[in-house]
Amino acid sequence: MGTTQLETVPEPKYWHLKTVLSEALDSEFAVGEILPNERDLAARFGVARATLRQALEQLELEGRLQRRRGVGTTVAPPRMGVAVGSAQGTWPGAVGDAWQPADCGPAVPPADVARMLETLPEEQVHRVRRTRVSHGQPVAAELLYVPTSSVPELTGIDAPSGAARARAVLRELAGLGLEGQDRAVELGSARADDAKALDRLPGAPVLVVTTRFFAEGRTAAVSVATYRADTCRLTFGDSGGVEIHHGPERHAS
Amino acid sequence: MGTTQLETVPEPKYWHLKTVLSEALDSEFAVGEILPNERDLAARFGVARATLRQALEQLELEGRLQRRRGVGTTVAPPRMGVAVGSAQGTWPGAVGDAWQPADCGPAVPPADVARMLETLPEEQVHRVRRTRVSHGQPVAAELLYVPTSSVPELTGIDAPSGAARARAVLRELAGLGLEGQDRAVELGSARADDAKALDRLPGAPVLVVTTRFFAEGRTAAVSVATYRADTCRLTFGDSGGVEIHHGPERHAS
DNA sequence: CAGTGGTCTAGACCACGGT
DNA sequence: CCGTGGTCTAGACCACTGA
Repeated sequence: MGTTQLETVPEPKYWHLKTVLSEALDSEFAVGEILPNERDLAARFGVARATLRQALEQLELEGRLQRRRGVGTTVAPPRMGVAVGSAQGTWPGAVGDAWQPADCGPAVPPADVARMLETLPEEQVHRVRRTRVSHGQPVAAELLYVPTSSVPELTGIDAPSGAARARAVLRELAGLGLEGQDRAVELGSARADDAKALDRLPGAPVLVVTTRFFAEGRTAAVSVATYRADTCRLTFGDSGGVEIHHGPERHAS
Repeated sequence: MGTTQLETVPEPKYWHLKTVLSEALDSEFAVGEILPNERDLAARFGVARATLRQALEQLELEGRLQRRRGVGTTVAPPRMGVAVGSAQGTWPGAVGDAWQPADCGPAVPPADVARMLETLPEEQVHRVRRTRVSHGQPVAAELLYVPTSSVPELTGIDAPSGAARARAVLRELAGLGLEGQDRAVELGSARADDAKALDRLPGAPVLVVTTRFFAEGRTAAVSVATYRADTCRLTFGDSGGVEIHHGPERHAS
């Protein structure tokens, strides 16, 4: 008998399904359109719902879909480019930096941040909370850790709380001469509080951008910013700030 | 002290499980140590294997675990920092840039790359494949697209194949005056070929770094590099190249 | 070969958003 | 209230690794 056409196709069902759906999204759906619900889709493709969900998860990870509990699954717009490294460094809070200070209070930084700041393990620092909105959507939440030694003028004053205090810390910081900065990007998952700020479920994939600010020969502040990985493409303009339009194509399938 | 008591605690099991495991990893396990298998772990925690796996997946995404089919689950070392933006830009292939040219041949670039290169939709360009190894492990696979117009000297010559040809293209490129570059980072999932090069399964999370190289007033080349998201922390040294040691702590839970 | 993680199924119930 | 996606279960089989 003829051997069957398919010589060894141990391609997982969910993988094949993802490809099929991806092509359908390109050709048959418009941005914002809602897909059939998961139960219907699974039945239509003859697979269990869990398998269908595995494919949808991948597509959501790649920024092609957006799923919201109680609502449905919609076709996501192309990722928005968010500038994160404006040429030479500037202090956070510089004019027009797209961040909105939300809060500020004392806190003990995580151990890795404390190491960068060279503070003692249990030492408190100022922690400024900020959020970033782009195209009407929250895209990032930031925790900025500022040792009290970096903003000495603030130590004794009566402390306005909330956003006012946050602005005061940023203003103090801007007085220092910024000597350089250092950035790292890695994959993480949203903590419960970040998730809420980003309008996502806890555990959602995020791009964590850690920035060290150097002044007076030491690390004057550390920023840990978590960006929604599904909707954001981080841009680092090492040259003139050329704006690029990306199409719906994907870099990795 | 406050009222922050449980107003409702429908915390998912897998989320709680992840927290418990995460703490256990910090205190009771050494890097490289193998965990009990999934069936045992699930039984020990009194959950279904699928639920246990959901927790493990998160931990793997955060770079705390490494799972290999047929082998087992091991405790991963802290993510390694890989430099991806060495101060001022240099052409790919500059001395000591940690990349190893593997192959080169003609190819039609994806539509978004073609747009950046301003080539015609079906126009062929040189495609150089390179891989990057760090600490004895493959960490990234790159596709570098170079329009024929950027390396005119190469058009007529007899073409050595493979790595030799790749090196020839890079050498030609280095002759141009680099005017700047532009970088973007986003989350993706590994294509089948990238997955093989990175020793991962297809669909594994990757950080996709797209770099545009400008010369002679236009985009002379585009690089699309996919880094293993589980093992890598991308560093962008905007200031002097200070080396940072990160501990096992995580930025996002 | 035995043991591991990877895939898949067919159900069930829950939390949430809108009506 | 209903319909949605999110969580969870208890199985089954497959693909791969290493002894």
